[in-house]
Amino acid sequence: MIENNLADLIQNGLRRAIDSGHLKTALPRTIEIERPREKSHGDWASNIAMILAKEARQPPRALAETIIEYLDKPDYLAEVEIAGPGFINFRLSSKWLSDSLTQICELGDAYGRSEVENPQKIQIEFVSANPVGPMHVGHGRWAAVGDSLARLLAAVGHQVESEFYINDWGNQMRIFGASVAARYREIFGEALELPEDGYQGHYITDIAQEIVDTDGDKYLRLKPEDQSAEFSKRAYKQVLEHIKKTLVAMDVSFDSWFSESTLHERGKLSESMEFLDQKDLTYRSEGALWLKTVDFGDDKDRVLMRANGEPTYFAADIAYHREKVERGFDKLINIWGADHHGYVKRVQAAMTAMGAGENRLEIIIGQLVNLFSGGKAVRMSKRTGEMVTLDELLADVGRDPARYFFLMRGTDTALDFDIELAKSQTSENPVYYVQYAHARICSILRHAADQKLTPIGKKANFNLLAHESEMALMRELADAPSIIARAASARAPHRLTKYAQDIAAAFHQFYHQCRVVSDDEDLSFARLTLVDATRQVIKNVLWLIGVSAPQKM
RNA sequence: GCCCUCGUAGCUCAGGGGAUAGAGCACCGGUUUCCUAAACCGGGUGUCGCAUGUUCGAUUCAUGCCGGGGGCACCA
Repeated sequence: MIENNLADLIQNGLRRAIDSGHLKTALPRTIEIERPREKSHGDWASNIAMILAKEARQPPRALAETIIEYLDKPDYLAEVEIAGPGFINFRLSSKWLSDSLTQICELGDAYGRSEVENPQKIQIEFVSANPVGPMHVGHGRWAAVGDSLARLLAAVGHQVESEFYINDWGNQMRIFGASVAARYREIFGEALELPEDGYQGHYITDIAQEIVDTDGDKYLRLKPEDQSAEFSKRAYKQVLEHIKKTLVAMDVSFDSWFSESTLHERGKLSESMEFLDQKDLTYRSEGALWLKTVDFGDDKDRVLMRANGEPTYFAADIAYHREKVERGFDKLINIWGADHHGYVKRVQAAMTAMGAGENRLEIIIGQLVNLFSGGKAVRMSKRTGEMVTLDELLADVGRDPARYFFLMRGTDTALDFDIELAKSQTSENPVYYVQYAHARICSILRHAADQKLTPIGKKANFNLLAHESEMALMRELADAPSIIARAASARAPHRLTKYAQDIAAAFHQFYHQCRVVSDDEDLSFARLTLVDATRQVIKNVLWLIGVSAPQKM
């Protein structure tokens, strides 16, 4: 990545300046290379002279001059200048731009990927929707964000595993089963008696009906408790299948599905509680077993085992996270909805209590999704009168717009999802804007093929690409590795949507100013290569977003 | 009350210790004998919520306040 090259360049220059005695300062550990906001300030800039000024006892501008004197002049640099209060501005040469074009052609689908300095084994857990009902729209956001983040982290060289945690144990499963049982009996004419906190949704009746359809009334003979037990198992499987189907529709896949029940079955809960007990981190009070989470930064201590002998969800989560650590991940990333943020401190406290290390667990709290249609909030589905499900949204707007829209905002901002906009096939809709650029390029390439021209890099003379819009497009394309790397380290896949739009804009501008296929064969080849490279980069970025790159629209 | 998060253009938002703070939409006007007009070009807006602090430099970091959203179970 170019930033690293520039940082090394300065580092080497500084070393020589220090060795020669012209500079009296310690060698800084890191050199910041930033992108100036103002284009006239060059492609990249360093503030190192201002940083070192105090220690070196020199005014920043003079110091910058000294540094520049000792700098190498690699061929990728066109110009180095001092500006403003002491910035060192770099302008890249056209050779650098054409080199990156060559690179795009050579690397193809791999262009934009990179290798982080310290590759980690990362597990990312997201969605983990409770298997007691259909996924709602918020789950869709975490599916889109989580899947994209997983792709992003892998693209910069981490070893990534995605996981869906299935809460298939405990009270909610009992209530779920009892709810289905109540609906089942209702179908056979009994009065409806939903359990306390029972599930209300219409899908419960659907599940009950399905049981009636396949097995008839044979469960009526069972006691209600046995019906509930039977149905919770059965209905849970059904719901989980449904969840999996919805995720497939979103093109989101998980490397592993982890069942909470297996923790209980394998004695993992008592194991972790014993572990914490041995470290003297638990105590009994009011009949319950508590974990001293306050000692690790929580607001109050938390219950592990209720007075009635039942473990809490928190206890299961501790066992689960302990299990994850045992599986050898360097980093655990959890994506949770904002409604779970109050839970963060205690889980982090538990991680510390278990000695898992300060930064082992990273919890991304995502704000909620609000549906809008034509400026009006949409809360309930017109069809069912209940919460709009993710399935309904996907059926309505389609996968590509859904994934793109879910990704458009940073996770810590609430997302207003405009259904009408997502459906509209106009320039207002960013997903179409980007896809249209890709389709348009494919069309140009088809046209060129008809003219017996094909974009083969070898024959292209990139020096011919000197138009301002060509340069701008090349600069945009050359940015991919650093944009992707920064998006990954900031856990900010939404930046990809902005980048995709930037490339598309640069391309559309170029298209209107430069004719690709013309009588000038050399120029045509050069431009076809540029256009093909643009196609490749858009495709790669859209892949990271999880959106298709259509050949025709 | 406590905790988290947001507050940037008319609207939706991006950005982020630096040099003149960006994009899309909306609004007005223009572009097609030519590779996709789902496109492009031109036109203008900001006390970056307020205050204090840290810094050579703060819209960005810290603290407080104000305002929006969310959360504060022996629920999951």
